[in-house]
Amino acid sequence: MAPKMKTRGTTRTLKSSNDEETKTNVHSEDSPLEVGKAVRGKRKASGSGKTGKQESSKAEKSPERPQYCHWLMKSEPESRLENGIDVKFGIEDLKTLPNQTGCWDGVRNYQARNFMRDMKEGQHAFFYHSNCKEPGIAGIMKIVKESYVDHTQFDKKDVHYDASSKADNPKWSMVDVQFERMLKRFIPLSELKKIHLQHKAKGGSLNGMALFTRARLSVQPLTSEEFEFVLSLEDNDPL
DNA sequence: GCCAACGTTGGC
DNA sequence: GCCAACGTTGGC
Repeated sequence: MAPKMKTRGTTRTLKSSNDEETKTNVHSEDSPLEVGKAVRGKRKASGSGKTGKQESSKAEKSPERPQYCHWLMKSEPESRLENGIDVKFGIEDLKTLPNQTGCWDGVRNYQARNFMRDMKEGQHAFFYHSNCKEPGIAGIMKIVKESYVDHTQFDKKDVHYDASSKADNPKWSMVDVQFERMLKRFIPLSELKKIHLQHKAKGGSLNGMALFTRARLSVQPLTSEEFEFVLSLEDNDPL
């Protein structure tokens, strides 16, 4: 999800200074390369930004995560009720916010959250429309505030309220994103999938794209090569 | 609306 | 720590 929105699921969270999860489980935080699983979650962005704080800190526990500098974030552009609340948040909704900026709250999946924690100010992310008539990449946004605590985890009225998260050790984080531009044309999932299959067979940039290898992850990294390749599609005719 | 894929929970 | 049951994501 994206900004203010809620999306279905995912969760993201932030953390900051605190802890990271110490748990051992699998889920968690960590892993540098993340292996696998996916996440869900989407998010939403809500309005602005000023609020947050940043977190930072703690150590990052897992030392070496590969560093990515391009991202893809999913959100649902069509109305859907979750606990009676509409989680719709498409790119047009982001444009509408003050300064065209919102916080990507609601991510409730550790892997997705960890990727948000890796995001740096100034990096770019694709705004992906999910769970809708025409899934695909609609536009580009910029990370304008690095990860800080997602306040919605403490809000009982919020769809993504998390009773297990304590104020002194918040589980979930979010970032602020600002609309940058629409793609010159919408790049549908179906087209990306065809290319991915070709590249998988014969080699090519989209060979291992997370959108297909980790389909349920709502916040995912792209290599620079993947990002540039997708961007190049804007100038081509639809497949 | 279906359902495959996969993350999470919780008993043991 | 294993793993079955359950819940969620999200394409179709």
